Amino acid sequence: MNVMNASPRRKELTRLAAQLFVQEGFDRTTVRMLAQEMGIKSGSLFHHFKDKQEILAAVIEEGTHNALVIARRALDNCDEHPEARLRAMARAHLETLFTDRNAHVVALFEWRRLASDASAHLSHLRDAYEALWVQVIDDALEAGLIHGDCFLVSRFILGALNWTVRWYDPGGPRTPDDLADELVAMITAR
Amino acid sequence: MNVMNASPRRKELTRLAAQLFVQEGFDRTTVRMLAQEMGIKSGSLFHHFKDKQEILAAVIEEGTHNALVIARRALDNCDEHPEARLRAMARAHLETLFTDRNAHVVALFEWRRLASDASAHLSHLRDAYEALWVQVIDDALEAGLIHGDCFLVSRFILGALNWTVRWYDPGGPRTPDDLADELVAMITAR
DNA sequence: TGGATAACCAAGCAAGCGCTAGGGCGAATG
DNA sequence: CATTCGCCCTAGCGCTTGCTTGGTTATCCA
Repeated sequence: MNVMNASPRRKELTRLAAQLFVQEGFDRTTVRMLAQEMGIKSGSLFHHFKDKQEILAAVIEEGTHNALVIARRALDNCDEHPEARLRAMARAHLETLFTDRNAHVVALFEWRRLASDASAHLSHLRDAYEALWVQVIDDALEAGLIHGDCFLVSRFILGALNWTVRWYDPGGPRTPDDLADELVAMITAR
Repeated sequence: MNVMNASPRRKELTRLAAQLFVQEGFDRTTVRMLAQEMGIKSGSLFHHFKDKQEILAAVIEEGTHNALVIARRALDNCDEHPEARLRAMARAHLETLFTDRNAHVVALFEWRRLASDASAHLSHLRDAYEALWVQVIDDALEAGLIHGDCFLVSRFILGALNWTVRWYDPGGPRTPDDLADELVAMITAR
């Protein structure tokens, strides 16, 4: 499954690529910019990655994988109250967006740039992550904590969370956890 | 204020450009693709627009302007109940995203690609649009319809709405109005 | 000690990019 | 009737792009 990030060197390069992709966007990031950031020449890049697409695929796999792992850990480490679990998921989501700020952002905002074969190969990771959300939201609905259609609710919540990337200032007074808590409070207020 | 889209021909070209920008993204859309879609040669494009940046600016101005006009009209045509006004804004927002599906989407998702001078020139339009939202949300907060911080609530709502572009299928069973109503119901449920 | 291997570089190619120069042509205008 | 004007074309320039080729090291293990 995870053939992609074998060597530690490649993993480090993937991390740097993620950073640049967030700053500039995938299309505007040239292989020469990537190489310079990595301290090598542009040709050397293709010793580690078959082409530019594969760099993107590696970053997105990393980002989605991280999000999945962190969300699972968050669910394991919280009690069974539907509201606590909802809050844990929201916090975990923002944690992957802002503390390890890069790979998951790329996964969310540059998914369209994936070639269709890579997209097909990675979609199961994304599906597994979204399945976590669906389950947590289903429980919250059943407990009467929130109201509406599960599919729509999950899309709305993820939309609100993902869009934070566009406006949130990590230097400001609010922490990512504050945001998560406020969102959960907003949709569970009675 | 609106020096940008003078001639009707240019307005039509702007409409076509918006369509391509949504499909492909600004960076991946070449001037040759734009020209072909418009039925002219690539060189002829620069009779209407100074450069590619100006096409983007024209599209974004169009999209933001439309959103502002439609939102104002929606507010004029609904009663004064805070919930009705909230629903009207959400419906108007999705209307500009999905019925005239292009220019506003570009304004939201390609704003970063604007050169700083164009961005500065257009930001007042965006600010005016967001001011409408802030006012409507403030009223809803005061009426006790929703709870939380006005700034955060508006960001969350707009995030949830904007993200629909990524998953909503216009061919499906739900109308954009359905989405808007469900979102409002979700955050006002007691 | 010798051969494989991983990591890199120098040089550059073919294709595509945004954009320009200079001219043609029919409709509107004086 | 002459001139302007809006709209378009042909041709191509200069540059950047992703990527390739062929070769050089340093490291590691048999």
